[in-house]
Amino acid sequence: MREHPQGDQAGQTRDRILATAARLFAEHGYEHTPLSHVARESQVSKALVLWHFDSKEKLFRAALGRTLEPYFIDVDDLAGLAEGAQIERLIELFYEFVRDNVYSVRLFFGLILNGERRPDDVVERVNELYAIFRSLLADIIASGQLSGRFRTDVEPRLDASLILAALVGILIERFMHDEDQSAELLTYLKQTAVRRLIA
Amino acid sequence: MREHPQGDQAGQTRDRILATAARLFAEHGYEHTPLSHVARESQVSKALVLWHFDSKEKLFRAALGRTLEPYFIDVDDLAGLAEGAQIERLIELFYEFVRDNVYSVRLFFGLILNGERRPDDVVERVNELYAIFRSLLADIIASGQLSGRFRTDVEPRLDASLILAALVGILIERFMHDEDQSAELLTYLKQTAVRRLIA
DNA sequence: GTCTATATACAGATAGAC
DNA sequence: GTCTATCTGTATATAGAC
Repeated sequence: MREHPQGDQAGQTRDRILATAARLFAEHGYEHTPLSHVARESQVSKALVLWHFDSKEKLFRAALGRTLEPYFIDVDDLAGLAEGAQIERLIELFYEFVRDNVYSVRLFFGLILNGERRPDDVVERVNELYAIFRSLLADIIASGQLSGRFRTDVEPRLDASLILAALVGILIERFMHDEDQSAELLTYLKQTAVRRLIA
Repeated sequence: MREHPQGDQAGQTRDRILATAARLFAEHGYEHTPLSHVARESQVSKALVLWHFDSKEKLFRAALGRTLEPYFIDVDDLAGLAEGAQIERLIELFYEFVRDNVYSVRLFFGLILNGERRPDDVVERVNELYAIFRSLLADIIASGQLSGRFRTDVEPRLDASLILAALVGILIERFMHDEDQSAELLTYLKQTAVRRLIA
């Protein structure tokens, strides 16, 4: 169901606008992305952008949706690994994912921190992914406890939260100092997180 | 040394403007704080605001400076405690500090994440405080190793970084979900961080 | 669907009186 | 120092021709 009926060429132009907008919003943020730039880089007029999306706000929401598409975690990657290795791999996956999506991750953080303009559905989706990741970690820890490889005096849920918090903290630091000095710390996190679990 | 010479009443009005600006910038961010609001809430005209600070950008920098003033760590609080307790106390201090300065901390994060408008001096000052905190932690850990209370197979510098990262991650999560579910995690961090150091 | 031209609003900044 | 009035730029959004 679309707001505007479409002709035979499907929404080619509409899509081009959307892709451009997603890129520009991610690169420069909402406030610093005037419709004129979106229009110019999409090689259309401002009026057409608004004809397709009614308002800048709606364009923004539509673009956010597109930006969220690649957000998922590839669990297949973990098959056949021992619990310790699974945890290390998950940490790596999270890290790589953020590294490959710096722009949009930055955008989301900014969105949430700014307070204003919190598209509830988007925030919810991000929280959901966060929760999935944490559950995955917690499940692996619990499973390691059952198999006797991990010590049983740790709380899987809290440990998972702590690992995730450390991971987020490392990434934040990476945002602050542009140069990448975080690889060392990431390795240390992997070591520490797993070692403290070993029975 | 001031840009504008001052009369006998010192900079009363100037100060009121500055305080208002600091509050509004922290609450709503740079983009969503027009000079007209600063002027209205300071009960002066826009022109006067600009007469005192020349431009919005300069007003912003001045306000940031004021916001940074309460940023320090009270080391006296640690005297007489054992290393483990010192670490726990430092974690609490950091946490309480952020809790008591949510607005400005949020502002700084936003500032850094946004990419645009990175007042170098301010960012540098925040980094400095960050570094001080990390050094404090690292020194305590090293001292605990020397006194034989902590195990020697951990790297003080990296361990300090990891604790700090976890702390930051917890705070970020607190920003995302407004309700405070982070107390439990904080306690767990204190326990975990110290326990893994014990010889 | 796509354009040009225009309306409207509001921002930051200036001029000049007091 | 402080004001009112104004300039100037730029943003979103609309009108109407093609």
